[in-house]
Amino acid sequence: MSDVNLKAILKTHGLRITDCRLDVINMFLEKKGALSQGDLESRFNQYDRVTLYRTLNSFLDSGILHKIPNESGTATYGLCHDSCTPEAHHDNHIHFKCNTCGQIECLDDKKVPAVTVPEGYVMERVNLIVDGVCANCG
Amino acid sequence: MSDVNLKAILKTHGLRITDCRLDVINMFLEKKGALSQGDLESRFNQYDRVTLYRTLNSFLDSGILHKIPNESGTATYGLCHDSCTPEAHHDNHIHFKCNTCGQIECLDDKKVPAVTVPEGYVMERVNLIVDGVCANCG
DNA sequence: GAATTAGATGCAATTGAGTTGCATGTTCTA
DNA sequence: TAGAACATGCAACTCAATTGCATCTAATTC
Repeated sequence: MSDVNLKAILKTHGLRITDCRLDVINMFLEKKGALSQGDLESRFNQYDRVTLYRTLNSFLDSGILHKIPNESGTATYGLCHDSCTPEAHHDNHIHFKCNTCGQIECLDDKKVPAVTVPEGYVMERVNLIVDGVCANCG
Repeated sequence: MSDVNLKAILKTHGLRITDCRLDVINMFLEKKGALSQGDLESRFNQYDRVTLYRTLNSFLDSGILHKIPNESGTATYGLCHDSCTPEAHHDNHIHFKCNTCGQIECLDDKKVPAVTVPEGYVMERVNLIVDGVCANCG
């Protein structure tokens, strides 16, 4: 994505424009999938690991990224859709986790089926994680 | 659950009968929800924290428990249904996580709707996590 | 455009979850 | 009931993530 557009994303989310943020958000846009702090650290050795953690957290707080639930103990993040705000993440993603290569993909074109919760419960967000073998590994 | 039945669960899963395992599995049966190592540690201070970790892992390996994906970085576990084996967890749970009290419940009577994955993908397991406010906190 | 200031970064130290090695203790089998 | 296999406790360790603090930089104001 062009540099101008990357900056616009930061601006509309109330964040200052810095090299680290531009690089990180660009990597998410290129990847079209989930990334962890470790992935960023491997690619951007010019930034301190703490800076990358803080970058991810600022993106999380401002609604640029969302956290993807997983079983591994390492946080992974995916890009939010335009409709997200810091208060509410509207995109009810389907995520696919490959048990062979470990990659997590966002299946944006797959819709999450309707789900209901029992009486007395309030549903805020639905996370659907499918695991198995991805097209590359199968 | 009676002591005899607890022991039967361990036996059928090929595990030795120990006090720690009986206490832990009983807590899961009483709770009917998800637990973490920390939950066990708070309740059973007679067991070492490492022992509780190893107990959870042996239950995971033998198919008594499954890990519930979450965003917190702390592993949480839930009881498997009878149909589970160490190799394949068949119970496609709906889990509900309350954002107020933090508890994770297994909504066993709610079925996970049918999900499809794109061409070339192999689906092994489906995890559906709904978050919001539970009946106690609402 | 330079001064100001709130916010961002880097580094060191710290927390917390989870694991590993090893000696000792306990369960199960024969 | 003796032996082997496994479970436990303790200490040390790894790894992900956070915090404090000094320094630096982006945005604002004049």
